[in-house]
Amino acid sequence: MNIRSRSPKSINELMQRAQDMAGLTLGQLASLHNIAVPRDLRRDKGWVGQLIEHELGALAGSKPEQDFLHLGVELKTIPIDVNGKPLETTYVTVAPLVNIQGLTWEQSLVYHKLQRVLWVPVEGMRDKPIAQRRIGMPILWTPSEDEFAMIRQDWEEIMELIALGKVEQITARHGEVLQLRPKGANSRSVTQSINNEGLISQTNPRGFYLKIPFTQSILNHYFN
DNA sequence: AAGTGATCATAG
DNA sequence: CTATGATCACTT
Repeated sequence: MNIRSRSPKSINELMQRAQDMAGLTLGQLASLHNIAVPRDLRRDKGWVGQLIEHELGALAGSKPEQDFLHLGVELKTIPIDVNGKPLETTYVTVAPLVNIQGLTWEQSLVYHKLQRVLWVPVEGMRDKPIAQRRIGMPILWTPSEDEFAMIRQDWEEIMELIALGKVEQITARHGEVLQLRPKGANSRSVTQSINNEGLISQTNPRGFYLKIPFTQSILNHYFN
């Protein structure tokens, strides 16, 4: 670990590093870290996120916590097209499917992770070689009251259905800004859930994702 | 073209 | 398996 890859000690230091990184291509950044650039992301879907994490000094590990716990910041790279529009939904966290009685919004992982998010836009057009894709200006975002209210409403509706044993009936169409979708190795992955009789059963793991129009509005707000 | 459901790599 | 990092790829 060199000096630049140590964890930043303040929000200002983190933002400075993120801003200094803006304008570079993924190829240039990978070169600085002596990391090889994959031809495509089919088998390296988390490659861009990992690279940015290294550069900004995010704490390693797969804990269900914010990337910069000491700063209260979650890092999210977001693929955008030539117009700055997000190309993909944004994964937030896994959804709890059992032992959720009494779980409140304020206690949820979604609420905690979205307290403060450092968005790092990165070109994600599939026809552009990964090494040539450029990193954009970072955006430090904290949801407004209205934004949190929208996310909370979706979260509560989805969690209610899960608690009622209706997880199998939930599709990505539920929720205005936050949706529930599969999140696992494949459709055969299983985890515990509640069935329609209120008993423990098995289902495909799910995760919460922010829909594109919502993240697009966040980016537009800062770019305008 | 947009949106939903499926999938990939890795660490513990 | 769970959780991290997400994008792929098929359907509508």
